[in-house]
Amino acid sequence: MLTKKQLDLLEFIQKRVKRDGVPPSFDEMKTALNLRSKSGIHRLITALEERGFIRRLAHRARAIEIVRLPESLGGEPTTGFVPRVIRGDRPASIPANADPVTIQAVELPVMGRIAAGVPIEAISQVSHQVAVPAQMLSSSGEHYALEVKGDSMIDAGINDGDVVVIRETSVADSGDIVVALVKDHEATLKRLMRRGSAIALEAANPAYETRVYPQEQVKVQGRLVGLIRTY
Amino acid sequence: MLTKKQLDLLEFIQKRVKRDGVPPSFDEMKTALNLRSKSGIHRLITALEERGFIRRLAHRARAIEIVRLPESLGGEPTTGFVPRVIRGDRPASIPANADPVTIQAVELPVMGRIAAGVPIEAISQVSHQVAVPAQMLSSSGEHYALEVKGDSMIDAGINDGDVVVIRETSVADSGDIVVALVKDHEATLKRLMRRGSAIALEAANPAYETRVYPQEQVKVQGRLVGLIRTY
DNA sequence: TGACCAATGTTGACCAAGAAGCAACTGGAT
DNA sequence: ATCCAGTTGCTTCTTGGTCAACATTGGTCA
Repeated sequence: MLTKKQLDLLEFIQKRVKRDGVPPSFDEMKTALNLRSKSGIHRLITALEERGFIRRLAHRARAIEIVRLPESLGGEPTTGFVPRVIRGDRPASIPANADPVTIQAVELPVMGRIAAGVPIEAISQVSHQVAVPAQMLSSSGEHYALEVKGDSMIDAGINDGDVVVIRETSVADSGDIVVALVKDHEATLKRLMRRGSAIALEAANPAYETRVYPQEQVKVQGRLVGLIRTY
Repeated sequence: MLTKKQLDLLEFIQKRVKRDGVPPSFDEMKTALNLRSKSGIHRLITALEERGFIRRLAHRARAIEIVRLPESLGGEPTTGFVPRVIRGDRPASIPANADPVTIQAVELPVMGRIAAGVPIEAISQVSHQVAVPAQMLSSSGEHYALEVKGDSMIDAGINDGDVVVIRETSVADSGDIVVALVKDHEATLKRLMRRGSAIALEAANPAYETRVYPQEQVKVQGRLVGLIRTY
């Protein structure tokens, strides 16, 4: 699947991530492979992405993540699968030899529906499972999915009926779209904005008002990391 | 299942991958099988792919991956059903009888980017792969993915950078969002509306004008069936 | 026996991809 | 505003994959 150069580069990236926890920059890779120009690295990276070994964020520094490894580097034999979080009330493990083909995806439980003002109970039980591309998930962390109800986020391109993928976390930056638990009462999907010591939860729809709460009343339960829509 | 030659080739590829970590090139295979021409290899490779033993990216150097082995080479006896093949190259269909513990997903090739007025060449080569939930696909039909460029469909909740899943078809109802080829020139993602014998292609953004064409100038190439967004 | 087909072998032309280098450009971060 | 990382265009050379055309061999079947 990979040419020698591509394999070399992948191997180097892997070592670096293991050693430093941070992927190398283009310049570092250039040096490691004894090249005189970064553009060669760029091409190799593109090839690796195309072949599904890494995923990356374009135009971002060191935004490379290894998604899978070829067998020769100790990756699962192709009958395997990159095990990732599978939560919910299902057996935690992924069938080891599930499939002759590697599929870069994970099943997540859909925990219910969410909107402005949905009772928290709604996000407590699994209604069904969805498969999501592995690239969507962080390599660590727990994820789950919710079905969006209502149009409160349409201006952010989140429609009624969409399935959103949430990474569980209690921290969020201003501007992130989060699942927030307000006054231990209701869970909503909103854009979180910090206003001094208060927190504003903005809908992405002029028809809904932004509501501002003191910090203690808002608990972040997760951050939006992906969206899946079926027509 | 396999002819002698096909088996020989498969065996050779396997050895090489094991030894070098890199699949052999056509030339190397040619030499190994004592042929004087690469085209014989080409045929054998095609046959192996057809039979589901290897997976490959067309037109890419050494882009071969062994998916399974016949029993004679130590492969597991296949459990009976046909592989839930997920070919990098436009999966033909969703496996009908997929194993219940298997991930319900399929890898689709992302064929490029699409927007208002993108040259058709853009949708011709694989840039990378995405996994999409099987629920999103029709049980029959070919699917592929495109990355959306631009904001011409924002009011339909389709943002810049989203990946749209397209089912290949040449028919569409009024109101469907389709990939349309206009005057054999440009491929665009638009909402198709029939106006008598003419066809209107509407953007979902007031900033873009609806354009109306005679039927002959618009060819539907596929219909939007899903959307995947990663934040 | 002859028609036919599948698998294979071969040639040669053709073009695309891989690899490398240099330089200019862009976009974030500080 | 400057630095750094990544992106892109362009050139050159090498390697690698595709395809049409034609030939050979061995089986199947009327």
